[in-house]
Amino acid sequence: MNDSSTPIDESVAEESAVGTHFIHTRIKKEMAEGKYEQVITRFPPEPNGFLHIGHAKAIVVNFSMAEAFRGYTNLRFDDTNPAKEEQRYIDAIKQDLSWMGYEWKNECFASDYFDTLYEYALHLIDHGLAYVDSQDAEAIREGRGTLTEPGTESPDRDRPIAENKDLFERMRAGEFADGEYVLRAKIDMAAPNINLRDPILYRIRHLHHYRTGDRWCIYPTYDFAHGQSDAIEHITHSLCSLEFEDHRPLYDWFIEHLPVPSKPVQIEFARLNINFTVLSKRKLTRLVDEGHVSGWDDPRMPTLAGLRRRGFTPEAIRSFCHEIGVTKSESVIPFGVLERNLRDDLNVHAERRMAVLKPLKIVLTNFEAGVTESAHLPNHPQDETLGTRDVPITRELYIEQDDFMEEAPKKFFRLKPGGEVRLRGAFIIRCDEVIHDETGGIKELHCSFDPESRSGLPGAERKVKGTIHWVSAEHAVPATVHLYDRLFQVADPAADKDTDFTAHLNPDSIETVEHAMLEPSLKDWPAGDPVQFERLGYFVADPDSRADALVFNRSVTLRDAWAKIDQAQQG
RNA sequence: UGGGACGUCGCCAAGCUGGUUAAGGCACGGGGUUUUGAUCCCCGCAUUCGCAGGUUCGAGUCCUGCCGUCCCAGCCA
Repeated sequence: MNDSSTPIDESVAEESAVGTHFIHTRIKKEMAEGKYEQVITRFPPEPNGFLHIGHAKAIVVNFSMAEAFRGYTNLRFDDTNPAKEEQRYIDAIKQDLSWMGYEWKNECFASDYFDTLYEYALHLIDHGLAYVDSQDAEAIREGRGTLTEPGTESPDRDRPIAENKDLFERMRAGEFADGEYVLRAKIDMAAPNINLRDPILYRIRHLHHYRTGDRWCIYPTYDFAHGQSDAIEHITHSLCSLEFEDHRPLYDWFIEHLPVPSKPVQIEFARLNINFTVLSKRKLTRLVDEGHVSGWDDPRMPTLAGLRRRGFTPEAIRSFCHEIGVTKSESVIPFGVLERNLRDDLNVHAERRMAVLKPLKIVLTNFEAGVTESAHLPNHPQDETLGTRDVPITRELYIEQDDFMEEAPKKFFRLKPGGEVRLRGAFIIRCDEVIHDETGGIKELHCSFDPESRSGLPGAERKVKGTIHWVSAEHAVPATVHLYDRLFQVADPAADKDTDFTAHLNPDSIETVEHAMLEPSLKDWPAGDPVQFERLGYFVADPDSRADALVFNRSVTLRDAWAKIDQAQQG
């Protein structure tokens, strides 16, 4: 729709990346009622780790809603806890967000609002709605009560306003040690919602903040900072995950009692869960810190950096987020759904090449030695605009070990003694002789090719059951290939509270193939560009790959009907 | 046993203020095309909406009760 100069919400909204869901429906209604002129959202990560696929969902939801209703999205770092936050995470988060293809309007920091937040705290104190508590952490915890019992009021709860103010100012001035005092909202210690039992607003932390340096030794809690930060930025809709539902009454209380410039509305949706992996920053941090993976960008990690190195595309991640929808019911998405979205994207865009992971040498006995012919292959079977290439053929070739069986089952369509198979893009060969080594293993195969069956000739029409990939032994370039499997061997690694999730790590989550043989055109394949190794899957050159030491990562396998049959037959 | 929320096909998920045969995707099964056992294309796939009652001419949609699952007792976010 580009025939209109004014992007009317309705038409744009229908094309939103997330389609329609309850949040979209609700905002659309509000827009129709004229409640808002535009929708302003924000993506508010804490810079204490890398973004993962779960964040991707939040990113897509927030950005797509603003986009659908002619607004914009801010990127705001909720950096209220200097003990955990670092600049390097900010850099990584921004990089991931850009990679995903999103542009944020303003780059904000909760720490930018520390002065205002401090004023807000003073405002609460002045109105008798906050007090300085001298109880220690344990006493405060005990006083909070339990889920079924009301809490008890702090002895400091009725401290005079002037005294609260004095104490709070001295907290800020650095007169007290960590934990000596805390600022609390005065709400209701008997509230059934525990968040309303005089929540803590400020705590003393004599810590250097990566942005505000040593200017502060008191820091607002997330609960006190988040909603007000949204209000300061004039966020219209604070879209967040379900666990903050209980906090909404508290955020609303702050907004109601503070002179904030706007009143954001919070809407919660279910966060993403994927099986056979973990999606909590705490757990992902442990995987990194304890060395279970090579880093935040290990291709087995569900982080955006990991997925990127694995060969995922932003398009695949976005279509995945689109597919899973946005609701309030918690769901677990099979890992395979993520993989299929990648396949669907790569199938259309990735060029095809041939590569042999586990080489088996074959000798074409009727092919003249020392001669190099070439096969002309399309780079994509459905998209001819991607061009063609020539692949050298010689007397000695490598084929995949898995493509030959000495004693093959009836449904095995590939090469077997006396059997025929087509070499993709070349011709049909017959296996005449199996050469064994001293230990009885298969050393090489002697085959003969049918000259009449060369691709392009009428004889090529002859049907044979299978087509396999191959590479010229003389021209092949060696490479290291990483094959990845799921990081955990159980669907829900965190299910059992008594067993640490790391106990479920899959010991075979990475298989390194050292001597794969690639067709020559792969020699200078750019890192990050996807490629399909025909019949094997989609691969991507690792950032560490060098011309003299190629490294490819398998992003995802191809769908494999044979594997299913094979598995079923073997029981 | 306090509060908040959720429960529609194996996995997701539409289903607005109750109204003909409960969308769609994935998975799965069957068939076709195919020099990737890939892709692609057809066809099939919930008399039933956690359960039990009730209201109604009519309920997945309203009411009542029950069951199940998740979140909350950080000076984390």
